[in-house]
Amino acid sequence: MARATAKRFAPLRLSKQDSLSERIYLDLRGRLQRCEIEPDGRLVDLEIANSYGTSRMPAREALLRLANEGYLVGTTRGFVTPKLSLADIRDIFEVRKLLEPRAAANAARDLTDRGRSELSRAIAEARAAMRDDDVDRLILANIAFRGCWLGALSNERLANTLARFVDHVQTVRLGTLHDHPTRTVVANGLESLYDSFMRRDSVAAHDRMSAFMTAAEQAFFAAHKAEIEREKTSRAASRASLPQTA
Amino acid sequence: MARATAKRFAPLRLSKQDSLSERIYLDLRGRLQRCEIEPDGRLVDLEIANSYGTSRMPAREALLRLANEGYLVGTTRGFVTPKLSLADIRDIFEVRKLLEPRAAANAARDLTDRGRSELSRAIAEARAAMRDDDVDRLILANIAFRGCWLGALSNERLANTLARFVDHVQTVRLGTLHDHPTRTVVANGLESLYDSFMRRDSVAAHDRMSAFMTAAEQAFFAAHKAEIEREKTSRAASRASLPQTA
DNA sequence: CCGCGAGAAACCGTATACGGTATTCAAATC
DNA sequence: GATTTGAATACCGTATACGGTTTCTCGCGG
Repeated sequence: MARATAKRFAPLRLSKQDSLSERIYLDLRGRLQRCEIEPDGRLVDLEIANSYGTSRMPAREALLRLANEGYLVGTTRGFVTPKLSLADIRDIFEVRKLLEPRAAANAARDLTDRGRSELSRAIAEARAAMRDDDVDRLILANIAFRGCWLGALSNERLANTLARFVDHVQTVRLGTLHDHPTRTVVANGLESLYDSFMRRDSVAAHDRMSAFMTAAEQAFFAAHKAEIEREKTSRAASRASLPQTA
Repeated sequence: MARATAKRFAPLRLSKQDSLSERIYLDLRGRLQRCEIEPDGRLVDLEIANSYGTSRMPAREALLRLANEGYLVGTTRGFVTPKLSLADIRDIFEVRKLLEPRAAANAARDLTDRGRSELSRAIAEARAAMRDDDVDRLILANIAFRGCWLGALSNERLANTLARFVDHVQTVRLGTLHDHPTRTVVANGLESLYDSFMRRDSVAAHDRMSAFMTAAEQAFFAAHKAEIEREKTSRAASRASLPQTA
């Protein structure tokens, strides 16, 4: 967007030093992306401000921005992570299925050599994480892989829009990398995409991303179904162990 | 997004009365959508605050939100409308072409009877505006038509994302409804979409929206090309009339 | 006339304070 | 024990003030 700035006035924060609210925003967003925010936790602007050593206003601005972008939901008692329903997830995947195959095809075209070596590092991290069954490491590798190919897109609007949608699903622990079968789906998806990116094969990237979207969505709903079954079993066991009261 | 609110705390502004910053945001966004903001004008938070009779902070929040959503660009001297390059326009249309045909197909499925009668009112307005060559009226009719079918989508994320992209193009005067050939393209597009919506024909809606995207993009670039030619002619004439100086 | 420098003005970003609303907690009542 | 009521508390939204950075204006010198 810096291109669109009027010539007479500098864009805000032309210098390297971002504003406090921008820095808080980026930091909190990163923590949300890495699932470092407790799902039931509340982010209160005064607490955030204290933890960053600032006044309330920049913290509030950052939180409001995250809320406007769908990362958080404002309540009368702080900001919380959104609880996505199945319909929400379906809606998100609907948009991703429209955008992501084309974006992957563009990335196979737009990736530079430097981007490709970053991609190689990220896939190596993902492989190691899978080998070691290290969920946190896989989350980071996945974020890096995705940031790399999305960052290569010449269409920044497409990249930013897509990144947002992907982030929204990732904040849900169930059905994402915290779920074992999903990890396999993702690892396989990364490998096949990596191959097409390295070969600059846009058609393959498109088709493989399409397939990955379908597999990822199905993995999510399978995990949800399994969770429902587990809750039913747990509830039945819990009923059996309740003390008999009048 | 209200569905995603934690049950224990009320969502912010549960009451009908939105916050000041929300109201300023909505009002300014509407004015941007209707091209009521001077393209070279600056929106300064203190002036906005004074015109709405509030303090600076809610005005600032509204402006920041509009900037984060791409409607405005912040500078060291107020907020300005973005000057979109041809590449920007191309990027925007790339995303629209991915989303809008599917969205139109969904709308043909999701529109209610009430939605359809609103659509009828909007198309009647558009027809009258074309007959009277009334640009402002056509802008309003176009906004109403679009708001109607987008508002019908069950996938709000898709609707909101798309609305944003459409808005961004509309703020550019050239190549939009201020351009005569583009008006014809838009009017024809509305008519064909209206037909498929009323018949609940999702396949037709999809295909007609696809065609409309292509026609709209081409109209934009044609208008831009004509503008460049006009500027060349004007510059040549201007050179011929300059007084001869050493 | 043009360029440069200094000072003033215009903004933005942030800090602090205040008030309103929703939630929580404690005490009283049934 | 359960429910209700009122007060206290915890937040959010906004108002006001302050300081830093950028831009503008004016005067001076070449």
